[in-house]
Amino acid sequence: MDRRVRASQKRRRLTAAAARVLHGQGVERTTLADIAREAGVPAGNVYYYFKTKDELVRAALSEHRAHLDELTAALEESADPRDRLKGLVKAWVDQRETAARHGCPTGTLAVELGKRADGTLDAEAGAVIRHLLDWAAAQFRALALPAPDDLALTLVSAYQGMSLLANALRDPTVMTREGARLLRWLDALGGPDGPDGPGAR
Amino acid sequence: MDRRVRASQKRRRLTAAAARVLHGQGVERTTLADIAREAGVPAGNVYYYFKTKDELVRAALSEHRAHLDELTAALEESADPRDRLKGLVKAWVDQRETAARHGCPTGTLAVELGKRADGTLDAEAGAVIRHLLDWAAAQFRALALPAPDDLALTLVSAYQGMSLLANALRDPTVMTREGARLLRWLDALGGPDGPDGPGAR
Amino acid sequence: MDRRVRASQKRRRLTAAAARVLHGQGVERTTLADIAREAGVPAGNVYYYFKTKDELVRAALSEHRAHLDELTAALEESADPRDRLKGLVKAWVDQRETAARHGCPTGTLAVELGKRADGTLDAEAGAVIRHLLDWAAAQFRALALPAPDDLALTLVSAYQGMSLLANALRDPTVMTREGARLLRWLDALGGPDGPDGPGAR
Amino acid sequence: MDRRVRASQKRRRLTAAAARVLHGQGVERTTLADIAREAGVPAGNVYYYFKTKDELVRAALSEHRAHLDELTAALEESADPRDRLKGLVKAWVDQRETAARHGCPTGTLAVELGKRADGTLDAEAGAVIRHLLDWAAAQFRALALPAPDDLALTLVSAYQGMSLLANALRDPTVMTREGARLLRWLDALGGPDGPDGPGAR
DNA sequence: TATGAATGAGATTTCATTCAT
DNA sequence: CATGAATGAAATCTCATTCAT
Repeated sequence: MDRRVRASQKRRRLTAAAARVLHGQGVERTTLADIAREAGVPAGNVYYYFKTKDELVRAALSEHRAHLDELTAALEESADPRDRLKGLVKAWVDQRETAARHGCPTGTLAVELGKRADGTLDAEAGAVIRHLLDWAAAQFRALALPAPDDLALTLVSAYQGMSLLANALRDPTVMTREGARLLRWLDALGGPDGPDGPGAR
Repeated sequence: MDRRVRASQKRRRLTAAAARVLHGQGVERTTLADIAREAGVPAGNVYYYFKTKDELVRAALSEHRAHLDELTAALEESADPRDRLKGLVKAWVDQRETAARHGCPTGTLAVELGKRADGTLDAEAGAVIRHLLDWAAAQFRALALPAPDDLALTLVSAYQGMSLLANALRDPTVMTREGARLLRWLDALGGPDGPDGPGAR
Repeated sequence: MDRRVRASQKRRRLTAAAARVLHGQGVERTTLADIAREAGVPAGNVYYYFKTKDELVRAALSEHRAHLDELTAALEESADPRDRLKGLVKAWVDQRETAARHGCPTGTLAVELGKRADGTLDAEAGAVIRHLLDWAAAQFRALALPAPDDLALTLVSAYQGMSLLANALRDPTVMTREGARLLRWLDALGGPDGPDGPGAR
Repeated sequence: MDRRVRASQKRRRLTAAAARVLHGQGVERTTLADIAREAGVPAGNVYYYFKTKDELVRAALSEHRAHLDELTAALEESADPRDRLKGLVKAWVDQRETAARHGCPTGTLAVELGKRADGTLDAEAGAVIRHLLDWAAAQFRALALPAPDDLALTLVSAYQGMSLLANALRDPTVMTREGARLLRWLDALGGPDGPDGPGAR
């Protein structure tokens, strides 16, 4: 295995480690040494792959976005957009233990980055969330529902809200309860009662 | 005005400054000097009132809880619990600019504190959120709706979700759009279609 | 009770508290607040009785010297100087638990003060020890023993040594064992074997 | 000379500097900057080698113990245990100027560390002293004297006592006088009067 | 590339001492 | 006299980043 390959493996290990540790400990409480240790890379070496700590944060964000892309790609195996959306909700509920411990990786990262004075990285966290919004809107649009963007907003908003509460209350059942409601909502959408959002009526 | 009075004023000034600055910059990026400056107090003096930085965070949390109590007290001037809840949603929407800039004070604090290994303060952030849940549940119960706790969870979860998204996307209209939906939902709740709760159909 | 009396009581309380706390925690690890608390005096008030922390240390030293004077006065009720010296040793052994916990009050104070660059207070600690040396020498002289100053040095040195070891090893039996030896030595002194010091032959 | 070698040299320089400065100024009055300056190392760099100040204290203690081991190793060139013990006493007397200025390095360290509430490091100071006790006891045992542990206690105790007094009185002749007595005592031990040990009779 | 070592800026915290009433 | 409040200097410790090999 030549240098080039080993190097890109190390980069990948560092990226994955950054995603894990930053999710668990938050950006500000994570040191480069933490990430290096988790990746099994000597601390001084990190700078050959990432010039600054912020670049590691960026890499973690792209890792989360990649996970998201994998998930949506898998969901697209279903032909029915409604099934895709329900699959998304089920995937969220499956992650309930992680959510209760650390919240949504992207959402909590967005919160931390939003506190920065210089608005550099927070835009990138927002972009990952917008990516999810866009995907959800596309599904709602495929269902020929009105205001698909608003429906997407409602869905993703509910996800971020339930993740935050599960985390703040350290209670994974928050995910289960809200998840069940979202599934009912998705099933009812476009039915006789009109498309007014979750729990409409 | 004697020493005693001035002193407790200073304590209050510090608490208010802590709440403001911690909301704006986050816990980890805020130094004691930041809070002292905002309060107009010499840095060394802060420790006369708060023995550690964590105590300032605690004070900020209690400040947020006090704000919440003020708000709910004002809402209780309405006799109708439904109006109270709608008033709550309107208050959230009124704060849309702040939410877009910094998110929900308590929610973002909970996210940051949740990243700590030592789980002391995050419980207190969770308690403030639970306080809001309890108040909302009481209103739903007064409306004789079934599963008032779940309804409260849905409502507060929606608030945290829309605040997080408004903040991550730097877009206050998220608050407006989701707020409008929540108002329609509250109006419809317990309506002609039976008391099935949110997401019914 | 008039002000004057109350004031001097407070001064005495502070002095006693200083002696106690400085012995237990050492000079450098003791704050004025510690002493004020122990004395039941408000912190800001201490400065009316002692202008600096060093003056409190000085007061503690004089307290220890006063204790020493009380002890020697009591010992002088014995007519026989040898009994007086043996009484002194017995008093030391009686304090074995304190010695194991905190060492000799004056000795440990002298060690700490000896570390100061400016040789101000260490001389005063030395003076208390010299006072004990002088008293012991007087007893040896009264016994018509040769080189009473050396005998005193041996005795006091043994005391400081056994206190330090009892403290360092956290073992009060050091006091018991060495104390027993010193008693045998005092008994033997001036006997047929000559006055060559403790354990001579 | 490569990095690795220079680094361990620096560590050694820091350890030696810590031993020197802590002996001279005491633990509490010594700052990390003092030690860094003495070692010719930038202050921020100290933490690369020692994570806390306490670790520097620990290193200083091990340095003192190493000195002690060197000394006893040299003494063991004498075949006669009595000569070894007399050599020890002579070494102490040779250090009289240092003792008068700063006391025994290990003894004064033990005193300071004994004042701490948290009893972690003081045990290590005690261990160094116990190490000396053990060595001395082994010599007395080799001389077939009864109660060698008590004899060792007497000897080491005398050393700590005379060091403390020399320091407190700023008088190196204390070491000379007590040292001479100890030499006579060692010579007489186990002599014509029977093996009753120190204080016999 | 790789890596242990180095660095310095900055954060939290402590406390003797002084002030104002 | 009394006292809560105030202050600033200094100490420990952390860490992102850079250096030298």
